[in-house]
Amino acid sequence: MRNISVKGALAGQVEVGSKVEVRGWVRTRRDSKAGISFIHVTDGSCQDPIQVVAPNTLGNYASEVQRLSTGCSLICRGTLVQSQGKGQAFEIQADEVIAVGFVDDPETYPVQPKQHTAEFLREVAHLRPRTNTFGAITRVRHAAAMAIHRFFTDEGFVWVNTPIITAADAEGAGQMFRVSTLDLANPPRNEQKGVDFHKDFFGKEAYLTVSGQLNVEAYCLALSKVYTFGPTFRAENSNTTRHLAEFWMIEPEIAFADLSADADLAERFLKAIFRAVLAERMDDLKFLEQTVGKGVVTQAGLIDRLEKFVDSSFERIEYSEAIEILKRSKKKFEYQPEWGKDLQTEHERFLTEDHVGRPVVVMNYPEQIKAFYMRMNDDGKTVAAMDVLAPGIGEIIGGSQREERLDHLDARMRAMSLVPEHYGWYRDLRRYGSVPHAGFGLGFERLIVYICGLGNIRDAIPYPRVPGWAQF
RNA sequence: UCCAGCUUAGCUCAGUCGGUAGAGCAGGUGACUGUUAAUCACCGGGUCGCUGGUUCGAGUCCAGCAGCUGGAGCCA
Repeated sequence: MRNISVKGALAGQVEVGSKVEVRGWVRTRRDSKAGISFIHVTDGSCQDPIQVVAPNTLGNYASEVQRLSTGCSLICRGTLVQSQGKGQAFEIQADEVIAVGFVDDPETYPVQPKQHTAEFLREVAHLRPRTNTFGAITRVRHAAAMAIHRFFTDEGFVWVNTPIITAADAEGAGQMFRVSTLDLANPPRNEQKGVDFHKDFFGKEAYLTVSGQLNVEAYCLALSKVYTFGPTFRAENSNTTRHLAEFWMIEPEIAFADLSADADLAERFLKAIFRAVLAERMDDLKFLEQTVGKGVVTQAGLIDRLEKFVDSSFERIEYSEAIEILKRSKKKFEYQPEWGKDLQTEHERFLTEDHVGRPVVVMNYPEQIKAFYMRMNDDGKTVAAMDVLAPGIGEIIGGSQREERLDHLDARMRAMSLVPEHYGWYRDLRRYGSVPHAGFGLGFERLIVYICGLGNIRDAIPYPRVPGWAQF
């Protein structure tokens, strides 16, 4: 008797005629008056279930087997045989079916063998992994995460775990979640009647990180090629299909590199991830593609899109050029494109979907709309920033070459009303062996949305956290 | 945060001109069948989001509130 995964059995890795045991959950059960029941069992190891054929000669046939409904857990022991029916190559002829856990009230068990809406499934986030769709998304997410680590490892990068709790103002922007152990109702006060954070756990104000970039730059200027991959938090009141309050971000940083090298890295990176997912999870991608509609998947033709992506080179255009293209286009925009203003979502979508039809890297943005750490270009008006835009989603990656010259960095900070003295250790990096370096940030869930063709980022992460929602 | 829409059975939805609610799926029972989200018949299942208003009468019209969704902004 050998315990096997459904994946192993269906892939033909188990010898026909051998005694096996599978453990999992009932997807559907059908009874036949020929004296057998067909039970589709899934254990999450792959998209397809295995069919267990349970004869009515089993001792618990009437008492338990016929009570099995969608969602019940069970252990099946029997012989792996070639299927007599159509639709599957192998099945298990059961000698024993052990009902491990029944479903309390089958009528109200939320996961029915039908297509549910994404909204309903979010309300049962603890049960939605049992659906085909969320099983597929979860496996794709894993494959993508592993592909990311593998890509960086193969390219000689080192994974750096930057802190989740930080006292820095980070990028000055991004609303942050406060971390405190003070009594909210009765906090200690200082002489100005303000809250005395010297008495707080860290002796100062602390927050959840909005980016690991500043910290990882320090490791970049020692280990040359580094990246972060970890949880990130934004307390912005964003209610969209593209924002989460808690998400996972990937931030590579490369030394002795300029913006062009950064864009090269972004292109190799995205293609490598997509290639890996196409190679490893085609079964799940195919399933997701079939479910396009009112459910979780809303974007059609996702496999084709990924295959085109890995085969096409990225178009590169200057920000100034992008503005000219938008102005020349006959398309009516809600917001008029104008040099010095950031590109709107509608502009980004036009560039990548209508104008080019492929991924686009927009480079060198006006300095006033970008962060303080981005490198000032020789024209004195733009900084070495880039955004990677992809059809169907818009901005997927944002990156830049960092300002490695201390005097320029200080000038940029002051121009943005930041106090250089507050960034002592960050400025040190420019004082001690500074080198040109660059990097980018990628929201992991946005990548999953793109790969899986999802309509909402809340379905790309197991337990989404958004304004007004932190259930489960 | 702003704008718009939605809220009816366990789920997905219909509900006409204001007259006390229907379907499919799911569930139960039975029939049938090496079945494939099986098929067929029958049965059970409702605080129409909440509060108030108009009206003889409100799922339906009006107002407020709540929740959710979509778009925008912010961004990854």
